[in-house]
Amino acid sequence: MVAHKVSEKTIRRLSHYAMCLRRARRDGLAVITSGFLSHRCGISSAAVRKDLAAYGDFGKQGSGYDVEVLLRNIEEILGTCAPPPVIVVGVGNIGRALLASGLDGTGGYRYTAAFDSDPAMEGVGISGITVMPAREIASACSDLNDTIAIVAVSPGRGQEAVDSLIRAGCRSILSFNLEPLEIPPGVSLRYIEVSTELDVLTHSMKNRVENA
Amino acid sequence: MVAHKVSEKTIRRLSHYAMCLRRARRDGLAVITSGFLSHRCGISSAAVRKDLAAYGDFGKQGSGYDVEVLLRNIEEILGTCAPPPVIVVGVGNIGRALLASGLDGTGGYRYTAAFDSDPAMEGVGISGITVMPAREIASACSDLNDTIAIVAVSPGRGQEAVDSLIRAGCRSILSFNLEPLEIPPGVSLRYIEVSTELDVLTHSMKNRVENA
DNA sequence: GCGTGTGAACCTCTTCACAGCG
DNA sequence: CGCTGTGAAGAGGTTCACACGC
Repeated sequence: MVAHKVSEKTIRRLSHYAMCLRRARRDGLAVITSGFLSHRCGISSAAVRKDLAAYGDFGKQGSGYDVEVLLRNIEEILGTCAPPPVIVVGVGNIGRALLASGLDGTGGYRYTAAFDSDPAMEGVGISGITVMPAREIASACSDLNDTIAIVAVSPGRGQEAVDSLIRAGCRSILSFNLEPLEIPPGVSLRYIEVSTELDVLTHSMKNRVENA
Repeated sequence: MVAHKVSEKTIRRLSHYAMCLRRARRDGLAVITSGFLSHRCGISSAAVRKDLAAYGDFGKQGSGYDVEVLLRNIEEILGTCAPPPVIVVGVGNIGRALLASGLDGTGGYRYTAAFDSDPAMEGVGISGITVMPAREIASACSDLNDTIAIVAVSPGRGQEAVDSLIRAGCRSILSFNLEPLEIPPGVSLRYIEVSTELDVLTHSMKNRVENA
């Protein structure tokens, strides 16, 4: 296994392959082909082979990929063989729903703590997690450096939440807040933007006559 | 305004520009530059100008773009000047949270109905929306063809939810379910995949030494 | 024969650099 | 002088086509 330069697009696809492989394993398949994976993930089979070959020769010509071996290798590449803990910052509607839904079927992630700046939320339990005051983030988490924080605070409060997370040593953030957030180099930040997805859908809806 | 072929990436960015412009308008700005937009959206100013120039000459050289005019034009391009109604299918943790959070600050979208196949949910009210039985989707929505459906049903139930939506005439779907879904041509489908975002964050966390 | 691995062609998107206009 | 609009150059990603191994 070599540590190549690889694009985020590829990483994203590897994540999808991993999902398909887990499902294939559940279904009792021992071997899988690039064609099967490509169909399930909605991309070309050549792309699948390129993605996988970039990290080593995992496949057997004529038959395909061993499900177990390939999954283990992909998890090794992604680092999800030892998934980092996930904390939730902001226990409003979305934060509560995330905690309550859990992270089953996602390759082993687990929520380990939840925080909110509202004193009224303090001590509330959701799916076995007890909400703690936001100011205790640094002291309550053993290794924020290796923790993913999901931010879902009130509108307009995103930046201060992110700032305090970063001060506490957190380097990986997934924001459900709409606001664009500023982060220093070395920190990874991703957004879940329902409203942008709606805009994309609206656009293709209004332009459907020409497209399809 | 010309209807060019334009990539989804551009549409996605236009959505971000629209957000920035609404905020700029709220802040009382009348004019905005590509440099300002680019900084806020985290991309190069040349890209901003390319995106905008693809649809017409909205800018004034030497000063920038009129906030009001540009926003109106972008909303015209996206079709969000008349945002389609949004329905929620599946009123579990996520569905409830979406309904309860509302769609304020997203450019005018509104939830108009919610459905669930669980009889126990029938009649429950969330933020002014009363949950209806899933089988009534077709009869309860006046124009599903111009409606966006957010699917957030139980794991494994995504495909049947999508199938019945499509049978009922729906053409735009945003899925919070993890499963890969099959759709016929002419239907737009997008995913919100928290687990893939976590994988991407995990990967960059584990490979941080080499990257930054 | 079947499916992988891979160089080459192809295509798309981004960045650069600058002309042109207010 | 500042900022837009834009051709040209560059980078990155995808598809194609085929050789190789099972």
